[in-house]
Amino acid sequence: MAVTSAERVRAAAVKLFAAKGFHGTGIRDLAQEAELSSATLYHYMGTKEDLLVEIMTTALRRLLDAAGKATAGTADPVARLRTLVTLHVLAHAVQPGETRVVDNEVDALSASARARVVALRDEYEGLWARIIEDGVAHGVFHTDRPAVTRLALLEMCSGVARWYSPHGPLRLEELSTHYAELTLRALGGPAGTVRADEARHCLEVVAQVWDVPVQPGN
Amino acid sequence: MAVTSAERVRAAAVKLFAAKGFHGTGIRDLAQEAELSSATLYHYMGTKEDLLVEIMTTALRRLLDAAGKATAGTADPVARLRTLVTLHVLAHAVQPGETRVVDNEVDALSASARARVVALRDEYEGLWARIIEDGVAHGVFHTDRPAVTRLALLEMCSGVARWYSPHGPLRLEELSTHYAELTLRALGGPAGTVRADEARHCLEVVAQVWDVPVQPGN
Amino acid sequence: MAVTSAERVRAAAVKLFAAKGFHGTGIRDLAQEAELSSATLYHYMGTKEDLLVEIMTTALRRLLDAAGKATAGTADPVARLRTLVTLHVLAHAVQPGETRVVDNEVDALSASARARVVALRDEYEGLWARIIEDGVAHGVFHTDRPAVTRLALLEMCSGVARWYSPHGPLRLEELSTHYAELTLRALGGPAGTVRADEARHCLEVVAQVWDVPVQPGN
Amino acid sequence: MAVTSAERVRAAAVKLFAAKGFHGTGIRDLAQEAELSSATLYHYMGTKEDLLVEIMTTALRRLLDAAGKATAGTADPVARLRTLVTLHVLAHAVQPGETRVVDNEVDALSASARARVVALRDEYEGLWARIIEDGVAHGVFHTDRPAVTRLALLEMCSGVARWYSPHGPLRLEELSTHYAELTLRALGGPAGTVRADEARHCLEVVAQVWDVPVQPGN
DNA sequence: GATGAATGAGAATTCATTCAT
DNA sequence: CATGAATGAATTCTCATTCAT
Repeated sequence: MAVTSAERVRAAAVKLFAAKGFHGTGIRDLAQEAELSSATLYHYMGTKEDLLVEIMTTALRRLLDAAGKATAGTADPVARLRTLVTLHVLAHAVQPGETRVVDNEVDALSASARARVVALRDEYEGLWARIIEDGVAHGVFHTDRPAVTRLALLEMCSGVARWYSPHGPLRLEELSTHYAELTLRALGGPAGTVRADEARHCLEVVAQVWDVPVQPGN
Repeated sequence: MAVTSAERVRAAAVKLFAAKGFHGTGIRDLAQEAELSSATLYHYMGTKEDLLVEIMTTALRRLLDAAGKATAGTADPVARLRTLVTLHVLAHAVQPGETRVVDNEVDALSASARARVVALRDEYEGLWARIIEDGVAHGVFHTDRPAVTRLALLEMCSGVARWYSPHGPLRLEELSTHYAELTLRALGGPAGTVRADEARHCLEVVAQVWDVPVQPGN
Repeated sequence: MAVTSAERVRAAAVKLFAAKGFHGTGIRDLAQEAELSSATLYHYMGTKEDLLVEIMTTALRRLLDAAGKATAGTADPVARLRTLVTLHVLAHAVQPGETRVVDNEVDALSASARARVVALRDEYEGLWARIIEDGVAHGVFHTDRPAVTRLALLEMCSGVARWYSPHGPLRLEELSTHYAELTLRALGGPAGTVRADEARHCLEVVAQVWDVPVQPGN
Repeated sequence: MAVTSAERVRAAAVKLFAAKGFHGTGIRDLAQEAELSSATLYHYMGTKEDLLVEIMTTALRRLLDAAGKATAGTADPVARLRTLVTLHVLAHAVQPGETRVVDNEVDALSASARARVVALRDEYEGLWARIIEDGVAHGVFHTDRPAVTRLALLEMCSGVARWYSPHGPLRLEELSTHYAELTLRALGGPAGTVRADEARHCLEVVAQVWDVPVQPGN
């Protein structure tokens, strides 16, 4: 139950890298946030960049893992996309720190680390690409530029991490439902088919993969 | 016609702030990129932050200016939104440096500068808000969360600056047309109404406001 | 018979101080070399400097001890010098670590420790001085600057620790015999008188004082 | 005539690296010795290691240069060796800082820098090797281990930098003459042939190559 | 006897910025 | 207009050492 120092270091890094950027965050800032001396920090991390890499790869692996779990057993492209969007939005809403770091700090990585991170990101985006192409092939999505559409929708959904607050009036289920609806419309898919239980299912997956309690009412 | 040193400094800052972030860019990087000594830089700028503020406010003022010029004389909410999206996408495609800096470096600003920049950004987003609400009021757009939808669409359209390349196969008109279509669909508006001449008109406005030559074929 | 942790610490220090210098060797390097945690090191040593002082004083005491043992019972200055050189060269060849530390790291000592170490070194060099002066007085050595000659010969003989390898083609007896011959020549002494049994005798002394097995064939 | 900051940095480094070793000398020590701030130091150097490399390579190039100049025009192996020893000893006596750094800090270099420095050192030692072998071939030197003898003599002569002081009673010419005599004796060469004008000639070469005034009486 | 955790001090190096020339 | 020289403050990271367990 106790929060270990290692966890505090990681949490501090996620928070500050998300808020001020990798280069905008100093070792002293991390130490202060983690309530450790800056020398002690180095018991729990390699370099500052190692910490960034760990955060990014973990976040992307979780996203991949969660996406796999959430869509498992669903074949219908429409349902699969709804699930993917829902999961993506919920992950970004519940874990805005991690996801913002992934989305914004790729440029801060050294070449070799960037290659590894980008490979993971490409793998994740591949899930989107396949489902969209599937839907187009099945005639349920309509877009003459699937790749452009995919990028547009991904940016749209990731943006949630920049503004959503659990303390605002919008509940997580409403949020994710809304984005699923927007996405289906943009793809010319069957709108109005979004179902609340999909949000709940994805929320459970998020809670499990990120090991975070998710309040039922939220 | 010759490029002045002051312009070189600004161009260097836009390029590097966009590529590596404000905190990731050093004065010496700027000097090297501008082909000046770091001391000479200070003939053409105040502090590093002043340079950032100038870039951001200029970019936002241009966006506001261009949006005003492009939508002038149009009353129909659907046409106005199409124009706004088209302009936004074209600006982000043609000036990805400026726009990425605006979108990503707000956190690097000091409190007072941030307030000024955010005010400008809010003013710009207000244009979107008003048009969307207008369209909803007129029954041409359908969304039960106009504010959320606005944020989603803005993120989607701004994302263009992260990936679009004029050297790729996608021409600027196709790009902006595609995004206009996506936006109208997402809003439940009358899809299929996007017209090519709107793209051309917005492109002219962009060329004029940013004082940039835009190749007709692109 | 098992190697104790204390011995491993000392051996690690000798090896690393010799190879990388006192200031170039970190506590963590020592710990790794000794296969102990850095905290555990401190069960077997005082400060890092204490360790250095211990190594240096032990090495010098052994050299003094060995020199005394090897020359005991010999009165002839020529034979005494041959023995001293032989012993010195063998000690530096067999224990290059210790001797390099003594020769190179005096500057790393604090003032008080340096005084103690230098006193021991002076005592040892006094042995050389007395024998050389003795030989000059007896008319068997010829040099008009005995002190300079002594320094020159000491440096020459100590240099062995910098390059001799037991894995090379040169056997210990050949090595020490060669240096004894060089020394006698430089002193204008009776060359060609070096005898192999002196080398064997000194080798036994070295083996005993340093408690090291010395392969007979080497 | 004025001493530039760059020269002060170099002189400080030579002095402190020689006195306390590379790892024992901090950037702050250098700054204090050079009477500059530690940040200003970096106007005149790359890294601390770059400074070390520059000192070592310059010193070795000068030694090579001086050896070439001093022995030019002399064919007799005995005279050539006398000259080489004289030059070596004088260089070590007049420039003890540089030469001690070269002799003691090779281990502080990174692998690639070490390779370059060692190559220069090997080139210089090659001069000694060739002359000794020459003399042996001509029957004027007698040693059955020329390589070992060369190492022994080099160490002997380099040792001068560790103890010689121009403020002591020993004049430079006496010093170098003495070492030349020792060397010839050790090699079984024609002793008693050392001439004072060789010392003066070498002193001039040293004064020229190192651009240092050498007091005639010293 | 052994060690993970912890740290204040210090390491080398870079920072944005100023100023005399 | 331009810049080499200069620097105090800050950077990331390592140091030798201690101590509770």
